[in-house]
Amino acid sequence: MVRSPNKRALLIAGPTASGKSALALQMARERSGVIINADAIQVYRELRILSARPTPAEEAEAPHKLYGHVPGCNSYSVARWLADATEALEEAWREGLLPIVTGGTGLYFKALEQGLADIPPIAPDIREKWRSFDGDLHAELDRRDPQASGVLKPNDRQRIIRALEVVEGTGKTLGHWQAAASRNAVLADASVERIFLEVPRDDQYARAEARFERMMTEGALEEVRTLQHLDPALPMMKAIGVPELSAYLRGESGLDEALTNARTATRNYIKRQFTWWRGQMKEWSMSGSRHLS
RNA sequence: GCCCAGGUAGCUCAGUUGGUAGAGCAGCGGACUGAAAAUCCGCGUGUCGGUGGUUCAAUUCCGCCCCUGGGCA
Repeated sequence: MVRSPNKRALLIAGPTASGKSALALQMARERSGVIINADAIQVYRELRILSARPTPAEEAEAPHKLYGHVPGCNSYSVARWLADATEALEEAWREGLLPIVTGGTGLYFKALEQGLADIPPIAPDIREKWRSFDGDLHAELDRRDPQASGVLKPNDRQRIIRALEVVEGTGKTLGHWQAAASRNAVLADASVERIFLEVPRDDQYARAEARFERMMTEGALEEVRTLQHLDPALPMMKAIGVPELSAYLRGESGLDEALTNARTATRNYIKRQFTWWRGQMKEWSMSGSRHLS
């Protein structure tokens, strides 16, 4: 693959609270870059504190893209992010700026580097239909897409519904679409520099818990209070801390219990991020990983 | 001091009509293509509070002791 010299990008990833945003900002100043968000929750407008989005002051120090640009009543997705990120990348290249993609969402980085299957959009009511289906979803999938039903675990509702909506909506199976070469790997012909911020597990947990305490003093509870009218099934409402603090606000748990649960959810998330990078992003550990003390 | 209820996995607890025990959570490992901060899968030896006794066999039955709740003094 020929790499075009004018298509360059810096990718900064790492578990939550590892210091990605600060490093990205520093890099943006030093190398005249534009920061592009790769975090699935920082895209939501109403969740500034709990998602640890850069502050207005930080955003003023360098151009930031894809932060808080989605209203929380909407569902975002990898596909939409990939489209938005592609646009931001191309704009940066056009303007001669270095795109610095940073965030903790592994799937977004994978889509960026390896592309995504080119599946046509599916009418929302098809997904809605399967979501409210009260029969055996796995059996339904087995009837329509035996290959997928063989791979997916019977309890993996979310993926089973996706597989079902794809066969029904496109007439072809998920496997069919995924087998076709994806042509949207934006970084395929760019020269890419990768940095994975890595901190020992226990330190990482401690940093994240300390940051959560800080969020609480900065008004996280008030932020969650303003969201209470929204459907709890919305992706934004699944952000770490939102379900836990909402339970407290509804009087379903004590504050201490809510805080403990949120801290636990943070640790669980960090663990999953490590697993993702170990299993899915093998090229990363071989190139440019940076270990902070 | 007396009465009652408990003391079992890191935590909350279940259980064994006597044959050395199992769930949830935590933790650890794993998967991952339009909800991904999501979703899902796998991993359970711990003086069953201590100590004596009965028994082929006690975490389980009996005695004593210790600890924690609650009640009565």
